Amino acid sequence: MADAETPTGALEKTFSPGKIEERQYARWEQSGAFRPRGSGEPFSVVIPPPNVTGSLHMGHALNNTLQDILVRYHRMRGFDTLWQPGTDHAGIATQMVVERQLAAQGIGLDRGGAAGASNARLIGRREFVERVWEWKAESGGAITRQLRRLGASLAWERERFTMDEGLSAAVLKVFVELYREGLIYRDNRLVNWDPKLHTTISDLEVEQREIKGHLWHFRYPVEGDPDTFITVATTRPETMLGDTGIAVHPDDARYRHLVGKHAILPLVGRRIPIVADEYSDPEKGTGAVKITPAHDFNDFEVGRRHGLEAINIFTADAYLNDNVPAEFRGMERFAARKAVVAAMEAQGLLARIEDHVHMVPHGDRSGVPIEPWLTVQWYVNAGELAKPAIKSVEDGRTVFVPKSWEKTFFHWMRNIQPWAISRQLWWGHQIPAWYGPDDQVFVDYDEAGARAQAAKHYGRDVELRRDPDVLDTWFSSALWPFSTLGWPEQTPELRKFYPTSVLVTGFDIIFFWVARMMMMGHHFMHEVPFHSVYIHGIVRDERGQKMSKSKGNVVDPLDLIDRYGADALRFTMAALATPGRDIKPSPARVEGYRNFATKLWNAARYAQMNGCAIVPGFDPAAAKLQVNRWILGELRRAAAETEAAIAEFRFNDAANALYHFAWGTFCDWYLEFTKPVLNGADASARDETRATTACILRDLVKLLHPFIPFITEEIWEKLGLGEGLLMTAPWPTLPEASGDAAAKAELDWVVQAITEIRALRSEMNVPAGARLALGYKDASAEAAARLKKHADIIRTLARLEHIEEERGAPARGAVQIAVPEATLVLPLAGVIDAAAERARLGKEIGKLAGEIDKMDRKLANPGFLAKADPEVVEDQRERRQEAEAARSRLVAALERISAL
RNA sequence: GGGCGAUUAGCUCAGCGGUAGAGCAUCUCGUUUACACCGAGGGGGUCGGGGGUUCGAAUCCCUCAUCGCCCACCA
Repeated sequence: MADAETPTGALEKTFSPGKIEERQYARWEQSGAFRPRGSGEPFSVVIPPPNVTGSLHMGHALNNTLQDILVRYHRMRGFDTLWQPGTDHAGIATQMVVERQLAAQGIGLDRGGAAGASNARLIGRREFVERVWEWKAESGGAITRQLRRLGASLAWERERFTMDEGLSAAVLKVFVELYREGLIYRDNRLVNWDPKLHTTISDLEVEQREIKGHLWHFRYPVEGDPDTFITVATTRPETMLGDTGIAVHPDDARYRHLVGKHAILPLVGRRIPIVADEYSDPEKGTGAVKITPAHDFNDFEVGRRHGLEAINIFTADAYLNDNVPAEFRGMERFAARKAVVAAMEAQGLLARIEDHVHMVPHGDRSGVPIEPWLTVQWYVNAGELAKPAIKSVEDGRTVFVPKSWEKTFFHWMRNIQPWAISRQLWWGHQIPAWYGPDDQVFVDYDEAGARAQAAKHYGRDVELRRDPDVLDTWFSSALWPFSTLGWPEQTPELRKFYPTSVLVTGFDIIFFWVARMMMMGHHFMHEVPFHSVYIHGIVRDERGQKMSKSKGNVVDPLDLIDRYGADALRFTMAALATPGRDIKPSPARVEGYRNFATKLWNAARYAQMNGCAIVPGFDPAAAKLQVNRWILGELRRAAAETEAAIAEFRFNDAANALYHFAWGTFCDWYLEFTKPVLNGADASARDETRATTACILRDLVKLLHPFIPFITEEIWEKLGLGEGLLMTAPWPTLPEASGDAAAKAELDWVVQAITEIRALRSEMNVPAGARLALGYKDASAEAAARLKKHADIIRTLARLEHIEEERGAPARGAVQIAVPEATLVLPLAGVIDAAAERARLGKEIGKLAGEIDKMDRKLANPGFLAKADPEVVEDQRERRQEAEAARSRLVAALERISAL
């Protein structure tokens, strides 16, 4: 077991993520490395604040992994990096949770509604809010602990909460200022009312659900003519009790004669006018539509145009109120529906009932149908605030990635409606508005200010009532990029880190959050809140379903971390984060990347066991051995690909480039190539290889660190690959070295030769342990030189006894393989028979002939020669030549065999 | 009703104008002192259908089909 106290030490035989993660995270946090370093270009990211009482789900795991990759990458590149942490008070969500807990204890909220009246004990606002703070204290640390387990390198000392003192001050200032500018105002209009939660919700919190309902046709008698009826169709019979008109289309000949007359509203007896309005669609229903201005958004507009009365018939619980006939009062809305239909039928006024599928608005939190309800609420003039936000995206000052989201953003922003911000809840920022006896409103920073205003207004001191409502949670989140940096104080952090560099989030909150941050950022900071917005996909389950508790298909990221380690989960997230696509992580995938971590671990162990260590002053670019120069070139290519990919948020490409380099190139080839060297007699070659291996490993863990920080930090530490922490080590700079191309050409050829020999051994079922000689014919001088130079490597990896130049005819039973510039000959007498070999060669030749034929046709095409890129044509010619050379060597080989 | 995206190997997905790829699964072989959470090799796809543009199309355009998501006031 390794000694945790010593900076370097032997890596343990098996890689166990759990222990490493805890220890390394503590080292990072204690070192202060999460803080901005204080110098360099700023790079800043604000976390999308999770609900303070929430717990980590897969969406968080994805979102925060990607942010951490960007943050760690930039930190290593020398940026003054801040990742701002914090949590959100999540008004409705949190209030619901605590209400439910209280209900379980028989405690209800004294909010004046009918619901919950059965509770034994009712508590008031102050006590409830205290309970919520208690709940926050109890559960509030969970999410931040879980983010630590993921490895998130957030500047924890700067953690903020949307309800903390500073952020509350920011909210207050924004509200008061917008009010004074006329951009926040009160209005009496229809709102989306949630009868279960007893609060207004914004348009965005409403979701349309498809409901199989009915279309009821009611006959309304026309006044003054007992035999004439006008038939209306409705999906909501109960609202007829609030009807104050009937609308028909002005061009609808069926009803033209009735326009201007009145109908008598059945069950109620009210005289209601029949009006002509474009809203009415002759194709729908009966072409005559009943108008209920107080309970339907369209009807409200129609009513306004024709001066129709808006009669509210519902209580806050959506029970019928006293504005309806006595027999219906106090009925719940769905009971009322049945009662109304029954009463209409009894009077012979129910014409018919059709099945009807339609969309019904539901509260996204409560899940109950919302009720359009006429009340006075606070609004933000979003249309005005949206203008500079739209412009900044048009100008490219804020860029969406992928760019296609800009279209969605524009569409919504250009059609934006006033934002209803007041909520009839207790948990949240209480609106700083006070009312006088005559309901005159006074908005100010505190009650004293409001009283002063009132005194001036009334000419005397008056008692004021404070507005009981709180603000929409998204109101405070909208300020997040500057409020967390200290605004309204002009802090050094605010000056340095605003605008932030990039916002990383899912598309589901573009409207809720991103758009509103842009509005507020422009208005109060006069600058975009972030330069780019990276929109990632949503995490779905393996069948492509959105994860949700109700579906029971939730995968717990903490469970995956327990099983496979945080690094494996992170790498999975990165590897699957293809821009613009949703993510469906499977445990098999996570397991695969756990295996990758293990592979890296073992490679490091191997290096350690072989005495590979950093040699001060050693420059791998000056290495003499071609393998060492080659691996450096491969590393350089992988690094360049990684950097390019991260710059464009192609996390998947970055992860894959590193995966393939680390496993497919470094482990599978380089470490195997160098085994003969490390076991060989040439001391200087050995030393050079050890030093090179250490350098490659050092740079590799640097490149991988943003993705898999824990294991790389552990390897860095245990192998003593550098000073201090890896997380603050400088990103590798790998300049191009001369001779790179030559090394690549040479080693690529060796790889190909070995691969061919291995394939042949496997196909021919050459028994294990059979020692073979390799001869080569027709080899060009270059190929012959390579075979000689890399004889050790080729012998070892292809499991050969020796290599020599074949001069005479191949021995009976020899097998011949064409590689570029040479024909390799393996004596397999007694192992395979000549007939089988002839067949194999014939097949190979046939395959090549097919390819050559295809290329010939292409090269004979005048259009291709004239119009294709000359490089492409040249490339095609070269490939044809190679194939031709290989074919003729195989034909020769076949002849040699046949001659035996 | 608008808008967006998807359809590529058994599965999950890359590739998005110039030789069809990866991981997993599958099959064969392998006790070579880093690693069986491994190594070597193999099989498997007319890139949803149909048109078009192009010397050349999985890749661009049109169209159809199927699936998914977002927005929308359809009585």
